[in-house]
Amino acid sequence: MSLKHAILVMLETEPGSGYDLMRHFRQRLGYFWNAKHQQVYQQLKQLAIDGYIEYTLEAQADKPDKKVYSITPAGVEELRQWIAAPVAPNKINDPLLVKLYGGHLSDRDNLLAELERHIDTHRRRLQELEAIEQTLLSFDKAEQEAMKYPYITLRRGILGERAWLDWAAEAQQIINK
Amino acid sequence: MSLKHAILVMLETEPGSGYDLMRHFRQRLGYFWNAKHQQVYQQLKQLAIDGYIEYTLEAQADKPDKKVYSITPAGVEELRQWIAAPVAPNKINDPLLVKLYGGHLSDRDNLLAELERHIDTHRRRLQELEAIEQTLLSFDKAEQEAMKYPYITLRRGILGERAWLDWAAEAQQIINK
DNA sequence: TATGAATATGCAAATTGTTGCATATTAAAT
DNA sequence: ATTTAATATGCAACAATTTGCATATTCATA
Repeated sequence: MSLKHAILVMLETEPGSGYDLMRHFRQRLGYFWNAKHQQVYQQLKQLAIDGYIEYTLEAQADKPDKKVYSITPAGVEELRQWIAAPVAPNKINDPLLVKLYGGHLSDRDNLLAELERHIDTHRRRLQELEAIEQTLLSFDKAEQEAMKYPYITLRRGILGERAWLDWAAEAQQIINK
Repeated sequence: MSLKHAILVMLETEPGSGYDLMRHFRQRLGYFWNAKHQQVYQQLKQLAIDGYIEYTLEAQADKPDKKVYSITPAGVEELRQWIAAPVAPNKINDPLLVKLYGGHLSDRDNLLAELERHIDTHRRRLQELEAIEQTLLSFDKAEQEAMKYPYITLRRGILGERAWLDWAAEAQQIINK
């Protein structure tokens, strides 16, 4: 289970609320981590019980109150150890490919429409990631050095999305052929 | 839940046992579907109860007996409907990227060693997929046409692995820099 | 002035997936 | 002769994830 560590690694960068973390997952880290808000709030609760994080309540003038979590030294140590240990390669379960594998049971137009919907999503995603990259590249040397590791993961997102789109174009051609 | 449909789509191509399906997942479809044997056997049981598949017991001279499952008309219909309905884009949770995101908490050698391990896995995977592709390309026109949709998913595997390796090479450079 | 979107958090139930344990046969290797 | 690998299936407990429900505020829009 690494939702726990995904949360810790984000809080290690910067304290934040469950809602902040969710925004991060949705808007920035979606290409490598996804979770529902219920799961995030549950984990935050548990991580606080385990002493890996702690929180302060913050009243806000214009918005509902929020719990701002930050990582504890015990949390940093836990994270450090997890990062040092080997991890199994990422498990992939992709329903779209299951569908395409059985494409002969559907009709061409349906498959192409479905593919088109997915292409839209991935195109938007790629644009977002490239925009983030442009921002990072506008930073000065010191800031870029500080963002080195997140940048590596961002590149994975970008190369991954481009490869996905290249494949989708191939897939369209084969289906139409 | 699409493990159910991943199993149905395989049985629609060809009847097989739980063990056969597992071999498929491990050796051929690992780039788009993964499952443990316990889960596969459970699902097979449930799918049989639901009437989507049925089985015959086959005694084998040299090996333990096996249950050979095949899809029923109800199963094909269920699969057809599932394929026709839109599906949400694939959810990605990649622990390796979580690790790299927090790379500043580890040391360079550890990160590079970890990356090397993953590169080995992906390289092997790519070679296997390219070998399968060569086999498919040696088939005659009619057979290739019949394998059109599985071939599209195979291409996803190949392009995906190549992109992964390209990224890994970039990552090594950035870490070493 | 209602309606929806964004912010903010959470419980409970159900489903899905993993881990640990268990068994039995045959072929090949040591 | 014994061990290991491959074949073949399964239960039970536990962990992780999803779905459904629930609440409350503020801002912008219709």
